[in-house]
Amino acid sequence: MAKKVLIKDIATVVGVSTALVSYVMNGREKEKRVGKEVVEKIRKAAKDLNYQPNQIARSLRTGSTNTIGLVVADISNPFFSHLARIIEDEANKYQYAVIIGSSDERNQKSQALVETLLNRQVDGLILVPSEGDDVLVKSLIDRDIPLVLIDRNFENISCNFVMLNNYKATFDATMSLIDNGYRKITMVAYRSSLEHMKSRINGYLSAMGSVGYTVSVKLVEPHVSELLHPMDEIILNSDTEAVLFATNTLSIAGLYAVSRNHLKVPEQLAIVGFDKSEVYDFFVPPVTYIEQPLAEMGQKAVQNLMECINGNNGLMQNSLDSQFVERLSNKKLL
Amino acid sequence: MAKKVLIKDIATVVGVSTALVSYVMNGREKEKRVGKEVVEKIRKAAKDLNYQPNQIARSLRTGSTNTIGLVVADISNPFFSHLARIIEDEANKYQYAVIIGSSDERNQKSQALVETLLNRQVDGLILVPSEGDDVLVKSLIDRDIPLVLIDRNFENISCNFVMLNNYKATFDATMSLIDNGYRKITMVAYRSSLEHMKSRINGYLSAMGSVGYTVSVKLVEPHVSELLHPMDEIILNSDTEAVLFATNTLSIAGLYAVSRNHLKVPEQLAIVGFDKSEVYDFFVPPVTYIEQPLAEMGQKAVQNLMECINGNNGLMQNSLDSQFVERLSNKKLL
DNA sequence: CTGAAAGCGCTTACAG
DNA sequence: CTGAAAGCGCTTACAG
Repeated sequence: MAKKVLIKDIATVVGVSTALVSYVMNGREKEKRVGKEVVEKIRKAAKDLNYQPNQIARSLRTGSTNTIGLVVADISNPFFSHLARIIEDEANKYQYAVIIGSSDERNQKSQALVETLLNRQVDGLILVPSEGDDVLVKSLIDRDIPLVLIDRNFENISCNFVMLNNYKATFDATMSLIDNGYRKITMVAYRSSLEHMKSRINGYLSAMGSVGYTVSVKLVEPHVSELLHPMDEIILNSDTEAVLFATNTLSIAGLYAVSRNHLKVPEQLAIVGFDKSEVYDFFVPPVTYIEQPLAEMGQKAVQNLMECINGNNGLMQNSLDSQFVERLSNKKLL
Repeated sequence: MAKKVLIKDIATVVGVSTALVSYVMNGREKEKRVGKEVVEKIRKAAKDLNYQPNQIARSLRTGSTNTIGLVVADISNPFFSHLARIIEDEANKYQYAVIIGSSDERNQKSQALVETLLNRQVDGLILVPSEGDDVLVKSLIDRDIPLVLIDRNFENISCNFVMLNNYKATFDATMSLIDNGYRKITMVAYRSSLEHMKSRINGYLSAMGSVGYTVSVKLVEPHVSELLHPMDEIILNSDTEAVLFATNTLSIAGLYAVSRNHLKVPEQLAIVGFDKSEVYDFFVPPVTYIEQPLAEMGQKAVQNLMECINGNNGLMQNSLDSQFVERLSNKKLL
């Protein structure tokens, strides 16, 4: 292994102290009034020797690693992988790297991941909390750790977050189904105490309530890899004219069930999906869906986290509006 | 911010030196023959004070960070996000964290990412190289940096890799189209000097050559966000009976074109896709595809990297076989 | 069995 | 304008 070039090597070559080299490497030569020729010599030597600063040593000294930790439910889920990509790009703009972990919606795992990340001295965290992570989030706030929740929050914890206006999203979607003449509308959601899920359900309930229709919420257990049976039951319920799904995974599982059971959409069953998916484009007919503003969410989360890392203690909470992308799966044919 | 508990604090509380605390925290109490009661006291104090070791300090001293860098083309591409998830899980088994970066198939970006990762002192790298990254890879090998290429390699560089047996994958797929009675088979690939792409094309060429059919390879420019026009042209070519795609992005772009132009599959055009995708399940008819053994690839890559990090200098090259998942899009109807 | 001390590679008051 | 030296929080020969 080629010997690592140290700041000391440059100092020796140029014939100055390591302090000056450090100043120049960090662009503080003006502030520290380092002599012009010295600056040039140091720059040249650094380049010639291909000096690469050891960030670990720097981090230990400065107390900041220029690294953020990102905990999502599952990086292989397209919703989270797209979000991760946006967060990566935005963080890079601030010279930050991203360490990613998947919690699998298990609070034990997210807790363990967060501890690992903190031991690695990440400067801040962007967290998609799992059920039961309120304890973790409280403890992070108590410890003054820069934190932004994304996609989800806890109603009774005052914490930075960036998330969808979930209530409005499903309220509007339900209303569109109602406007299109559907009465027997079922909402399919995960059984969860998490706010975002409850808000999505509440949006549906309010819309149904506003016109006095009977509500029907079907709750699917999370962590069940086999969604086939419950989904078939839900889809085949003769008392359902339209289904609104609460997440992308549920939507796609639902579409598999519809397809498996050869139901005609929207004649036999109208459908509104959640999140964007290529599957919605290929389904016959194209599926109407609730699209989240991923780019804005990811960018805002990073920006808020940076504020937080830089000492802004104000509460930053952003609720973003979804876009209702209307196609043919929710339209009663005349 | 609650004051961080240091190893020194525990030493003070228990009334021993920091050395003993360090030994116990690292499970070396047997080896170092630390007194039993002392061990207990240290353990208790560590727990009571909720001691969390500062990995940065540890890393600076030991020279290893227990972190690996993963550079993929784009983490939001399902192929890479699935791979990333597997790599994450496998790395965690070895107590390693993963820092991820997306290169966008640009060697400038992958170079910059790799430097950033090395400055952060990652113990090793798993890299999906871009065109032109042979220079980078050579330099990494020269610098003795633990490295495993994944998904792609360079023929003239002797480097660890884990990848698909690409030649066999497309040879077999092409043969299946030939066996099903197709003669005018087109392969759609990216214009690239990368081995994996050339092998995929060569597999096709060999199969076609073996039966003496005229070949037709359509090369699409990478980095072109707008695949619409070239894909429409390719798909609508009246001289094409069947199309074999070289990647998942090409496959899906192709399916959009097929769908946009209302071609009947496989009557008007037979199709074989690359990689797995939910889109293939919903397309009518279900699309036949070449599936890569993602789990094995990711696990093997991490295992090989660990060997490498632990000083195994032997060359580790794994070519894995794909699975041909046959459905209806490649079968001539009788 | 245990402690004092050096050192990982930086940054940064401090002194001149 | 520049240098000597302390210190970030660990680990680890070394000495006893």
